[in-house]
Amino acid sequence: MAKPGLNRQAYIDVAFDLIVESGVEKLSMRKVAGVLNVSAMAMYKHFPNKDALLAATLDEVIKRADVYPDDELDWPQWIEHVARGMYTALCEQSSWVPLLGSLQLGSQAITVTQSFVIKLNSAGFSIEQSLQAYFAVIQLVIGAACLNTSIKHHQHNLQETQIPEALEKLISTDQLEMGLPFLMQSLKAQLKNGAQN
Amino acid sequence: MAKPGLNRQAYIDVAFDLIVESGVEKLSMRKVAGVLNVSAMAMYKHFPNKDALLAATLDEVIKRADVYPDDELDWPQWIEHVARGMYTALCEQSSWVPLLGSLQLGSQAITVTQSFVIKLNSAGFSIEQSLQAYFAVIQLVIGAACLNTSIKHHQHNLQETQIPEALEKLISTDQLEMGLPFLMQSLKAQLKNGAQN
DNA sequence: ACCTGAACACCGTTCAAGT
DNA sequence: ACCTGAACACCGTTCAAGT
Repeated sequence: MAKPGLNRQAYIDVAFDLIVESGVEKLSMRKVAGVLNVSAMAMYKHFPNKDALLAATLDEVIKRADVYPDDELDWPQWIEHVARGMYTALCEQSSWVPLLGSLQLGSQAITVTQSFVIKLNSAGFSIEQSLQAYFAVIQLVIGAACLNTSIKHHQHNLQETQIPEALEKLISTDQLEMGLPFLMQSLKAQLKNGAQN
Repeated sequence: MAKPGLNRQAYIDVAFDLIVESGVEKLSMRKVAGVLNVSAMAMYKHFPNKDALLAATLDEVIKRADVYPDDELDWPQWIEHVARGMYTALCEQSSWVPLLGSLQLGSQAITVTQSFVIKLNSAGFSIEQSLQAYFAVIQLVIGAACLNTSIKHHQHNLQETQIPEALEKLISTDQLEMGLPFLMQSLKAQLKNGAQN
């Protein structure tokens, strides 16, 4: 098999596909190399180690998720759209969730940060407020995706306790709805109170 | 070396210590067995696989974190104390963070859930509201711990962008302060508005 | 310069064999 | 009933050797 344009991106694309198929935990350097008919060691010319490959692939996931909504939305809708896009992408590729705390973030993640801050800043929030809101949204999205992944087990265990069937409704609810409304409400109040923060 | 009381808990205790020393990612069945002078396969009488050992050890972490505050605190202080206890424990043993989305939750996690719901319910929240607040708090704690773990890299990358030095202040800030105040504010408003939710 | 295969030092887990 | 050691099928990564 010819390998003329066998560059960095080729490895990332293969890693992406393999992870979609089987999850991050099943990916190995040998498998990626095998798909491209290359020795495993050839990859070390492009990535210093496996984590570097994973970080680059995560950046590709963020890029392809393409979470940016229409710019004509007002800021609350804009935030909710971005948060939901991230949450949906993470739930679809939930095998990434365990790694979010340990992988480096790449250029795509930074692009999202910048867009978010610019949008909120032009809506009347200060830079500090915008950044804080961004971090809060990211925390909620990660936490929601994390709970979404592990919730079935929790459900199983909780049903043997005294907590009533109210739980059932909540568990089938979209996890993002657990925390995001609280945040949106507070942000609206913050904006109304003006610049005194 | 004698091994008379070599029960389930002995393996958990050793795993706990090894993880405190070197992190979850370095733990192996062989190492735990080695410390106890037992063959690696002896553990499979107590745990069906490595994940079961990790889940049991995580439950031990939650148990030892002992997040329950004085019961005489009012509910906002009580929540903040529990959230901070969880967050502190997770940051101290941050190698657990990547696994929070994939491990089963054990009996200790359920105990925390129950205490939380009981406390908020007796403060005037409905069971549904209490559970939703609990999930929101857990999401924030996990998300904050996750960001706290990866933030140094993010900081490094962000400094090459146009986002100004306001970021510096926020990054050195306690991550829990990013989202928890928003939640507390909304919960207080919810309680004032009474039972119409 | 680039790629390779063998090798090192590990893994989790299976399984037949011991007592 | 319990434990063992050898073995299987993998890992990430190093490194000397090829072209």
